[in-house]
Amino acid sequence: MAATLKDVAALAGVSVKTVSNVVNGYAFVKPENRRRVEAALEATGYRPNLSARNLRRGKTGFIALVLPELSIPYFGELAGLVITAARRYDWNVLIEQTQGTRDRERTALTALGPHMIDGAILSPQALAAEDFTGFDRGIPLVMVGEHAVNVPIDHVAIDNVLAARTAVRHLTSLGCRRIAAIGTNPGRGTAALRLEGYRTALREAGMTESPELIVPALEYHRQDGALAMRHLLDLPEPPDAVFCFNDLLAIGALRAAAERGLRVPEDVAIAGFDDAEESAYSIPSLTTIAPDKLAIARTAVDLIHRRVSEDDPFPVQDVQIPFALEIRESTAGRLGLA
Amino acid sequence: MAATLKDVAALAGVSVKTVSNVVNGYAFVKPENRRRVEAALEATGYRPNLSARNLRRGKTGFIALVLPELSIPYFGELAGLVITAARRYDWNVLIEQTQGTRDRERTALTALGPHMIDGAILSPQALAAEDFTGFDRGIPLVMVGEHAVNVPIDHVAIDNVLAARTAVRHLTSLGCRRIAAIGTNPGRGTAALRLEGYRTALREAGMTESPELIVPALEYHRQDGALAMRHLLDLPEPPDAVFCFNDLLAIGALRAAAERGLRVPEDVAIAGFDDAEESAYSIPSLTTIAPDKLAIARTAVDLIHRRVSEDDPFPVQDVQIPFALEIRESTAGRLGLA
DNA sequence: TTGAAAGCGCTAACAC
DNA sequence: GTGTTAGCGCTTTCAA
Repeated sequence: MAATLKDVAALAGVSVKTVSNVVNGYAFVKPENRRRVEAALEATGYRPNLSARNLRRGKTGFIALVLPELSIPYFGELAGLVITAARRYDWNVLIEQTQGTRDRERTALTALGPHMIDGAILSPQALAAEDFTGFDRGIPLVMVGEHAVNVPIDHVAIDNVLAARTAVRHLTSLGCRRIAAIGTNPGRGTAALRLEGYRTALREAGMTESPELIVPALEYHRQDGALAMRHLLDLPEPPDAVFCFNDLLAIGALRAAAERGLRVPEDVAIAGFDDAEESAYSIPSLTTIAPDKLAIARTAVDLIHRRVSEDDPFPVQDVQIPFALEIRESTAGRLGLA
Repeated sequence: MAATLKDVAALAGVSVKTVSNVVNGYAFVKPENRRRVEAALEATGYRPNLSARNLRRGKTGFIALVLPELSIPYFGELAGLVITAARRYDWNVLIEQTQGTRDRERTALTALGPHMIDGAILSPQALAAEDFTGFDRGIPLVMVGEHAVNVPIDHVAIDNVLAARTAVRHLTSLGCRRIAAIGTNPGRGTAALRLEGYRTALREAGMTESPELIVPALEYHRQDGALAMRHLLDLPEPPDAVFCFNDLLAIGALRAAAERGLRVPEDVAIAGFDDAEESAYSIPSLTTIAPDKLAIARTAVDLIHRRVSEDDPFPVQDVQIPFALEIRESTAGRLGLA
């Protein structure tokens, strides 16, 4: 069986307190004792029992990461970064998948509590402000991406309006005159923000908005993008550019364009949002908004850590993370010159 | 503060034992008491403290999933399925990323122990048999994919030789005469198996192997595939088909072919392995070996559960999971007919 | 600087 | 059926 503190103490001929002090890096231990404890630690291969430690400390050593689905590239990438960031604080990350349904998001919020986790990072998709009201988990929460407005919860995200505006301005600057948008969705706050950015960019270019060019997407998967794009291409006057609210939609759009024998970007330019790794390798490669995902992950984890460890609470944070417009073949390049 | 069993017991006017019985679904509780306990449970919003429960039970309620990187689509997809499968047993999944380095895989193996997890699912990349010798974790381990031979550890995977052979036979049946392979790698057992399948299929088609058509890949990322493919296309006599040892390599190969202005599959057919979701949407879509990932995840989790819960140990298992050859545009189809 | 001992919340053996 | 209680392994007062 695994060695306990007691075993180590017996072997080293000291009390458990001394062993505990050594294990926890307490400075004032007689060198002689320290040596012996370390030897005993080594000999027994001691590992602290986390359940016991956490029970005693009143902490769990875990944070939760609540997201729609790990198989979605953006979330897979983000999860990997969060896990790495959490290791700085010796936290383990519990991943909860909600498929983006409000019901499961609410459940995750309720079921997870102080008894299981020290804090949670939430990437909600459908959660509304009501779901938070009168709701005290007793543990810090930070929302990433989507932002439930009017709820005093820490939030980390890029400036969605500006990012969308930047992407669409890129399209207008290329000379595109009929720019569509794919991805509006009543349930998603970011969809509204991206739409706003799209509209602003059109206005700035002196273009008027055509309602038929704004296409909703229920989910943000590749097939939804393909579907929406086919719809756009069936229009009497199809678009010469499409701004998709995420990369998966854009990948689907790329495919729909190819099916119709259209060249991208010559016949229709396509831009995405998220900078999934696959977007650099699609054919053509995809112009996209690249959020600093590493910064998102680190900031979210750090924020939880500050809330957990600081005694005097600080104001609710709304942190803006930088992003970049990644220009690739689907709008401006030519295959092979990437 | 969160309510404890004691609080609930006091409120219900019964002992903690009775409350514990109700919480744990013990059948023989007087209906009257059960009702009162349930009311008290509801009123206090009681949630069991897992640290305490696990400490007492000598279990942790966690299993580890050790894999190279969540941002690799195959692993992101697998992780999602494992998490879902683990919920059947009320297990939470701890994900450990190793970047596929032997060092970090070994560390994960050593650092994780009975004090933290009840079992582990391992998707090793570089681990050698030596790393396991004389190594008793005291917790069940199951390897997924790669198999360290000569180590008595449960293993779940598809028949790699047969799968590779099936893919390459598909290429020979299409009339390809000069079939390359991308992905050999001395550190990976599956690479050797897939190479063996490749060779068998060539032999069965009466073709002789050309050493210059077998290209190694250090990593299995998109860029490694592109690199290897460029190398192949620079050959005096380039291949008319390429079998890549995973989909990411194939995606990279697709791109390298496009850069040279080659048509796929007309000029060169390309097949992959893994059936990453993006492979159905690449242009052209990718013919690939599709392992039953859901079965892999479920089988691995079930196996750990059996080892944890059964008292009399059963023999080491080597479970074969079914796979399918997914024929798409990159070998046989034409864009738009998918 | 170190030891003894209490107790975190829970389960289960034992008594009734 | 239900109550009492010992301890799971750890941290942390409190004394020494």
